[in-house]
Amino acid sequence: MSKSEVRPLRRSQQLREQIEERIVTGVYQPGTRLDEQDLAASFGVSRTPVREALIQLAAGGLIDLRPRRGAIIPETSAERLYEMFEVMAELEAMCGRLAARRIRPDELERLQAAHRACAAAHDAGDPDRYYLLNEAFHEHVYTASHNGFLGEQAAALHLRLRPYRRLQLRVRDRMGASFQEHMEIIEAIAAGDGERAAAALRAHIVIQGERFTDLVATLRQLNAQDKPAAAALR
Amino acid sequence: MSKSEVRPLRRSQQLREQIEERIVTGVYQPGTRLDEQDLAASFGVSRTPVREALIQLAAGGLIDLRPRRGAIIPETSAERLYEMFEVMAELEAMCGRLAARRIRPDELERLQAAHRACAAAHDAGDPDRYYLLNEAFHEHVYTASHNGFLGEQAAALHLRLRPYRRLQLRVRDRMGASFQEHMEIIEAIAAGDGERAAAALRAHIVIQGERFTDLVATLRQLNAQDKPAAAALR
DNA sequence: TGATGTGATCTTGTATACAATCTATCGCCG
DNA sequence: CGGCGATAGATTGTATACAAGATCACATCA
Repeated sequence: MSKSEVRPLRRSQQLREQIEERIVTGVYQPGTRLDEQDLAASFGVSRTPVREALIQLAAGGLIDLRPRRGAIIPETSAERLYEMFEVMAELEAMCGRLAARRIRPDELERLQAAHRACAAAHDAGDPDRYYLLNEAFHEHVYTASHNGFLGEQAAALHLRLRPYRRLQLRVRDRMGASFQEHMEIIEAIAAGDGERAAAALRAHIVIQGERFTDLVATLRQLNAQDKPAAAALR
Repeated sequence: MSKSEVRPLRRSQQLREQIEERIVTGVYQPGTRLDEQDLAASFGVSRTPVREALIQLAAGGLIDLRPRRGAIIPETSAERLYEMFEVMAELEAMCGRLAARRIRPDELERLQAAHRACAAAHDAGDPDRYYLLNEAFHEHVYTASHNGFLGEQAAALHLRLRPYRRLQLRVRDRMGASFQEHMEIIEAIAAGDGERAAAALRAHIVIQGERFTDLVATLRQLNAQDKPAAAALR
C-alpha cells in the first residue's frame, strides 16, 4: 500500500504480488473466476499488465489459466495438498541436512535469535505473531543450506502452502508442538547432525496421518460454512 | 512444426515452447539479449504474445527479465549449476523412494520396456537415441512415484538441466555407466527397496566430485571456442 | 586526452482497438 | 414440457499506437 516507489518495480510485478496475496490469504476463494476487466478496473490499470500478472501466477501454479476460459483459482484437492506437503517435507529436510553441515556461526546465531523470538510469541500466546516469526525461522534454515536454488524453491512452495500452514495453527496446541520441534531442529543443526536435522524437519511438516487429516477436516469445516472461509483465513 | 492444430493451443504457449527449445538446445547462448521485436518478426506475430512467452520463461527461471532492460539468458555459474544438480539429485531420489513403494505392475512393465529400449540404443552405440530414451526412462520413474506434484517439479527441473545433461554424454563412456546405473535403479524399485532406489538415483545424477568437474571442464572448453557451442549442443 | 553531461534513438511498458471464440439466453421443435 | 440449436452478448487473445525510461554517441570542458 505504501506509495514510496523509490525503485520503479514493474507494474505487473506489483500486481502479481497483490493478487497473489489475495489468493493466499483467501480473499479470492478456490473456484473463483478472475475477470481481467474487473481486476484492471479495481487496480486502475489496463488489461495488459493484469494479463501479465496472471500469466506469472499461472506459471507458479497459483491459478489455472485455460485458453479462452479465463483464470480460475484451482480447488486444491486433499490429494494434491498431500502431494505438495510431501514435497515440502523433503525440501525442508534437505535444507536441514545441508544446513547442519554448512551453517556459519553468525547464521546459527541468527537462527537461534529467530527461535528465541518464536519463544516470546509462544509464551505470550500470540499465534499470529508466532506464525510470522515461524516464517522467519524457516527462512533462516533455507539460507543456511547454502544452496541458493534450493532456498528459492523451498521459499516458493512455502508461500504456496501458506494458507494451509496458517490453518493448521487452529488445531489444538499446534503452536506448542511446533515450538518443541523447532528446538529439536536447532539442536540437530547446531550439533552438525545432518540426518537428525533432516528427520526433525521432515517430521515438522504436517503430513503424518493424524495431522494431515486434522488439516483436511478443518478445511472441510470452513468450506461447509460457505463464504466465511476468507475471513477465517485472514 | 506439425500444423495439425486440432486443439487451439494458446499462441504464447507455442512461442514459449519454441523459445525454450532454442535456449535449451543452445541456439540462443547465455548472455544473449532477446529482442522482443526481433522475436516477434521472426515468428510472424506481434510483440504481445512474445512478451507473454518471455514472462512465462522468466517465471520458470530460464531467462532473466529485468525492468526496462529486456530479457537476457543468464550465464549459469558453475556454483549455480551445482546447486541445481544437487536439488535434482534429491528430487530423483525422492521419486525413486516413492516409486519403490507405490509402482503398479503395469508401470513396472513400462519402466522395464523403457530400459530395454535404452539397451538397444546403447548396443547400437547411438548416444542421441540413448539420450532421448533416457528422458523417457526418467519420466516413467516420476510417474511411478504417484505424486503428481513431485513429478511436475522433477520434470521441470529436468528440462532446465537438459543442455548440461546432454553435454555430459560427451564424457568418455558415460552412456555405458548410465546404462549400468539404470539397471541398479530398476532392480531396487522392482524389489520394493525404497532406500536403495533413492541412493541409486541420487548417485545417477552427476554431482559427485569428478563427474561434475568433468562437466564444468567440458563446458569451459565449449565456451573457449566461442560460438560453436550451439552446434556442439545440438 | 579523458571524463562528464546532454541529446537522439531505440526499447520496453501500458493503453486501446479489434478479432476470434466461448457462454448463455431465448426460441423452436419433438 | 423438455431438449436442442441459433444468435447476441461478453470475454479472451492479438495487434497497434503511444508514453516513458535506458542506452549510446557526441560534444564540451577540465
